[in-house]
Amino acid sequence: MIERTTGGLGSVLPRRWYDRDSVAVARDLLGRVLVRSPREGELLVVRIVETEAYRFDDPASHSFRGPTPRTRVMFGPPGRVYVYFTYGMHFCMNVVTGAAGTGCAVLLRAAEPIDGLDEMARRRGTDASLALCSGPARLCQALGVDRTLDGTDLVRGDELQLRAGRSVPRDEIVVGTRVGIRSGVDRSWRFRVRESPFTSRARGAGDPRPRVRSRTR
DNA sequence: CGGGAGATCCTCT
DNA sequence: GAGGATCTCCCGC
Repeated sequence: MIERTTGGLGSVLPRRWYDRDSVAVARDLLGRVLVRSPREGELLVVRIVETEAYRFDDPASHSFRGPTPRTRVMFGPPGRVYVYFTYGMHFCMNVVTGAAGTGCAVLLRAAEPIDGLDEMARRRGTDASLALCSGPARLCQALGVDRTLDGTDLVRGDELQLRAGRSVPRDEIVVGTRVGIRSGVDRSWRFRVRESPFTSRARGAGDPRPRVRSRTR
């Protein structure tokens, strides 16, 4: 159970904050703070620096063809986490947005590690801070997020919290197309903090990031 | 530093 | 049975 009084990170964002279009929430998620306690006495804190919006009327979205067992949470109420498993080994996490039943969510693609870096490094198998959370699957691995957290409520915040942090002004946000999809490539629903070196390496998108070599210890 | 392949298994058709 | 909202290693230049 995470304390309700984690200081300096702002308050826990309320349910209504999530009850908006996923594109608006994706933009607003930048600069917000994710707090995770994978076990007693362990606190992991990151600042979100890259997101992508997905919608029901969007061929790239898992919700495009209607609800399935996997996407059940995506069609539930806003403010919960939709976690999916992919490529046989990776987890990725989304924040569910909009009214229940609409199937909209925001993929968390990258974050800046703030606290608990040693634990994140251990989970990731690398010491390089730039490589800890700079990708959707990396972020989940660093925070110890897997499918057992699918459906977790960010507002109640027992295992995972989203706190206000400090929102990022529009002129510090770079908008672009989404990564790793075959359809819906025309929609510019990817958002990242311009000055942050902690964003993901967007393959083939002309978006060079600092190269980080993972080093296991 | 960039490109490509392999890993690995769940999900839906 | 095919392919995936990815990552890492290894190769070549």
